[in-house]
Amino acid sequence: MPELPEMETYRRLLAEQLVGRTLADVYIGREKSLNVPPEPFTRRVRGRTVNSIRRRAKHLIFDLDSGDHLLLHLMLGGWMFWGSEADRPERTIQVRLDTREGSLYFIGLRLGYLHLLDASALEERLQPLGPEPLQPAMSLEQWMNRMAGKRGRLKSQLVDQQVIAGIGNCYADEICYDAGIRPSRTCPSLVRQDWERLYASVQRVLLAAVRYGGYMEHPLYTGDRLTGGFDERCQVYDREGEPCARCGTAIMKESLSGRKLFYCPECQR
DNA sequence: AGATGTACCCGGACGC
DNA sequence: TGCGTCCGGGTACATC
Repeated sequence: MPELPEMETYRRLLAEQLVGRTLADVYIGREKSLNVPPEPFTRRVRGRTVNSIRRRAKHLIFDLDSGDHLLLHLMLGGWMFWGSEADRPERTIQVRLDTREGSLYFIGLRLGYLHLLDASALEERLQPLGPEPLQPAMSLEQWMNRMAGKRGRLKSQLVDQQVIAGIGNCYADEICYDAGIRPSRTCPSLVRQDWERLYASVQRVLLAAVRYGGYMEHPLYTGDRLTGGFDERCQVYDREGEPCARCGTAIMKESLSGRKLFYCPECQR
């Protein structure tokens, strides 16, 4: 569920808390969250300092001073908490990274994972991903080249991580609503003006979502006022039957390729 | 190439 | 309170 804006919010806030800190210890409650057995994982992580935290698509990358990297994907329902044992959520903890100043708790990792990779393995894992939608390199022309030649449904392309990286089920619907275009439209049916509007909406929606801290419901730490601020600003996602903010028509819910799909039947054509 | 189907995974919400 | 049941949904992969 966490998409680009949620992971970007985590990156911003965690960088303030964790960069420069030393990972004094590791707790592993669920071995399947890892890609190596607990013993070598602990040996390679314990005592390492976090040099930087980066985001790529829906992944976070913790760069360690050893040259190793921790690659995090929260998949569905995964989230994190930064704090102490006293104020942590009463939930099952899959992994915990301890520093002297606090611990980072990984919660709800079912299909999610925290993988320990060297530089070449990391590069290999990230290689198939499409471009970052908010990077300057994603110009209108690049967007046109990547999207306009496709043949499938618009939404299928928006959520395809190899076409463009970081957009998931919620933001695909929000972007299409912002652009006034139905997500179920096929790509060949869209004209250049539609693609230009979609390009602008990708930037507008994702930037706004990042600014307001994404839609995650759990604060990252006690007193976190940023995380989740975009939830109330979602216009269509999970709002079936509610009136469209622009025209008052009830938001529709459908299924497209096995995914939930929300749109305004009046504003989106 | 795109669409469809399925396995993966299990916490927690819900029902009785 | 307690126990059983079932859902969610990104990704990878097989198949048509």
